[in-house]
Amino acid sequence: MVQKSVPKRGRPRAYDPDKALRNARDVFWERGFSGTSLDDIGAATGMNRPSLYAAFGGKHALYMKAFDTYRRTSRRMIDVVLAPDIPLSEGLQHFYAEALDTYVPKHGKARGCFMIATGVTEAAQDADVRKALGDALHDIEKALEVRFAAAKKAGEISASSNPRALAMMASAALYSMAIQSRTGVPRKALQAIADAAIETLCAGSNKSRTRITTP
Amino acid sequence: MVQKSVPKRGRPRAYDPDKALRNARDVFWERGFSGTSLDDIGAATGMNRPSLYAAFGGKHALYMKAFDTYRRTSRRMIDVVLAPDIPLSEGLQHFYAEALDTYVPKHGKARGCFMIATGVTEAAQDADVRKALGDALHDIEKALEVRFAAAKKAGEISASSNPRALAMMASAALYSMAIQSRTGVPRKALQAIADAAIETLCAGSNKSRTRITTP
DNA sequence: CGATTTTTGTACCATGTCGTATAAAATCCT
DNA sequence: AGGATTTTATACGACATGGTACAAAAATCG
Repeated sequence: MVQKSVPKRGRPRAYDPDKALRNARDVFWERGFSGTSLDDIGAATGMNRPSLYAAFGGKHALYMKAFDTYRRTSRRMIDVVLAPDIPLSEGLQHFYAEALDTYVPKHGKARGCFMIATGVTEAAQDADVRKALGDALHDIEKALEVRFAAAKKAGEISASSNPRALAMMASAALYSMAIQSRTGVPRKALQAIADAAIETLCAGSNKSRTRITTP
Repeated sequence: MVQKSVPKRGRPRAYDPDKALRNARDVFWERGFSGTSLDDIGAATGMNRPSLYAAFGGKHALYMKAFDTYRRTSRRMIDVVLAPDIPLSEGLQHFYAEALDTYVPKHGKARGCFMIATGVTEAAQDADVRKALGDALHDIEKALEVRFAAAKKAGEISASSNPRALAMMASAALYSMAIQSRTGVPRKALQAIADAAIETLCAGSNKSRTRITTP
């Protein structure tokens, strides 16, 4: 996961870099970039300041690494649930179900989307964050557009439909869930957003009407 | 606007409370709550620390006042553009056009929605922000739902349409514009989101197809 | 074992931050 | 003018913050 390999000589690391990065990410996720101190991260990872520095290179670099990890994980999930051999509406149901589980974990408090919850605020002042967030959202929308275009070609949705517009709406619904989950809106109401999106965007395609929930 | 009146005696204020509140709001808007220091606010308002304190009562209280002001302004705008005597699709065009002008001012850099850009991050840790943001978003969605319900009753949209679902999608499009504007997405692409929403949600009602842009 | 290498842990520094104490300034009232 | 009242301006205090220096610790290699 993390490229830095363990050296042959010298004192061994007292931490697991991947685990530490996840824990640091969780702190940023909860408190935001500006709201998180290196002491918070030290406490969450069990690492002292110089180790944090050697491993990740300062607060900003650490945040960007956490951002990138989250982005990659999201991307992998999307590629799985939007595979073109899964029916469109079923794929979208999985898409939103996976997102919902991330935004409102079964155990633990609601946290929303890491990128939206922490990146949007910083984007105005931090060019790195602005670019990373912009690229990440663009990727999501593009993946949806590709899927809708395939669905159009396959006759899953109307031949007159506009894949780009549908992707915009589908991603918008995701962002709405990301935002509202963090305000304490209950799972059921968030699920209703997903349902509304699927109902609105897959008007024709009703090969699968079963509600998908994770076990 | 601000309830605190000028007293009859004593040294007169050197600042205009409403103007100061707007300037403070703009700093929070740009840097977020945690990313803003009282020195930043002092510089932006021209007020020194004790005056800020006396006028607004500390950083958090000042932020909440700014939030409330923004929320009220948004609410007024929404009530105007979604008045039931304006055709639905025209009203929505105004709705998104107004939002766009707020998110990407004609002069000055893109900033998105104050509530989403600054509130989502803090919502996880700050119960006041969480409630204010949740209430504000709920208000927006409710106003849209009421308008869609009226449109349904008036035959502007299909009798089988679901006003609540339509409101969810319409608000989601707004939030998407709010987020993406802050990542630097150009006006044209943001307008495309609005167009996609209107196209998707007002499928039947095409009394007005003219693009609305502010002068 | 002793030299080498890498990480750890403590302490530290310079700066930033929130909030307040206190005295001077500017107005009104009599 | 003189007292009363309110705001301003400076300064400050206690603490938090990001980042670093440095010696001790723990491993490998010869």
